[in-house]
Amino acid sequence: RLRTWDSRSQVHEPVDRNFRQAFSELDRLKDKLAVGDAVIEKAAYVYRKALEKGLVRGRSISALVAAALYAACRDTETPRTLKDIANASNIKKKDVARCYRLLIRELDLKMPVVDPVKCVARIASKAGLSEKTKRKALEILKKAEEGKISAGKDPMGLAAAALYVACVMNGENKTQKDVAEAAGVTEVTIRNRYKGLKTHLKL
Amino acid sequence: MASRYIYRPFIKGSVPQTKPIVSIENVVASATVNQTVNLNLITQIFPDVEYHPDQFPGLVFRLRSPKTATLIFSSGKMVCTGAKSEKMAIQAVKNVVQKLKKGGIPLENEPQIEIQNIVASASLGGKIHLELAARVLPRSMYEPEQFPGLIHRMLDPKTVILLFASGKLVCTGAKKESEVYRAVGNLHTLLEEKNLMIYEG
DNA sequence: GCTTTAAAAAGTAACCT
DNA sequence: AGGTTACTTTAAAAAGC
Repeated sequence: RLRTWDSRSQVHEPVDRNFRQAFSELDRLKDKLAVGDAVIEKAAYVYRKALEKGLVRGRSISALVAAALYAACRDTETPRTLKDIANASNIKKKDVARCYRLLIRELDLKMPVVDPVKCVARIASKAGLSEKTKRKALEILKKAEEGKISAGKDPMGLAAAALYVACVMNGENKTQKDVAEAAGVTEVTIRNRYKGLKTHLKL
Repeated sequence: MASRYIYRPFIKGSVPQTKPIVSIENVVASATVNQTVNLNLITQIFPDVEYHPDQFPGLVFRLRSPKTATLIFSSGKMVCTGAKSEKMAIQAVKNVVQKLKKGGIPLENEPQIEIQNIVASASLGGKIHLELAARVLPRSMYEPEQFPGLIHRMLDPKTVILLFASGKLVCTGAKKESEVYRAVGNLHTLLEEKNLMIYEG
């Protein structure tokens, strides 16, 4: 009887405390990242699964909460980058990424690949680009994706390059630096993706 | 002409068109001389070794041929990395033990050696549709924002393969060279069967 | 979990001319 | 712009924090 009581107080109760702490952290991140309730609910679901599988033992609760939130964003196609989650949670991007891959592996989660098309709107609004340029970038991305030049490339870099090319075509005065800064990639990456687009689309 | 008509059209897409080219890039072996070793004494006799016990308990003993780096621990256990084949890894450990003996380190036993991991690179005959592969290959992950290759965990032989859009790959986790060839062959066949390879030119 | 070793793949990044 | 170097990912062992 004492044994049964022990197993409840020392195992189940701390699990509840762990989840309460995780959920309050999720609430904090919810405001910082401005994500909806549905995303938070999914993140909480993923975190609970991780807890049940014992993936939290020996690991940082904060890092796993951040990773669960990133997984929820990916699953719902909510455009939040690893950098966004890392900055909001004060956890190294490398650690969030490592925990995210652990969740995918251990919980057998299947995530859709990040779509460059979804990156366009975010970059465009941050850089203050026109609707026409955004449309043109989407056309460019469409052709690029079908031409298989996107495999293995960072979706943000692809979207940034497409937007830069669209700016040039529409005569919108934005430098590579402006677009690179808004996308969180370097000018060198935009240049490299641009080379591929130029060759493939014979621009 | 009849035989050609029968074979070629049906072989396409169902049987590997080319044979993968495999290169063993790194072999990791562990060993033990079954006795303790005085690492400070080795440092005195071999000035080129690296030993920073506050940073890492192992002493780094580099060989120019076979080009390897062997970590030596005071327990007499070692880890040899950098060899290009199982044989070379074994030879490297024996060379290290021989050098220690000639340098005056009292070693009584021959080293017991075990291959722990083999890293290989390979090239399949064509490009890969990674995004599709990520969806149809079990135990695979493709995160282009984090790494350009698709990470696939094969069950038999138990290995991990990093597959790139170019059709080149890295296979790691095997303990025998034969497992590397089997893993690459398995993956090549799987990619062919699921039409995930793109042969051009 | 971290520390150290080696090596490949392809992409991105940082720093210098 | 370009070139270099360096870091991301994978596996595995060693002894100890």
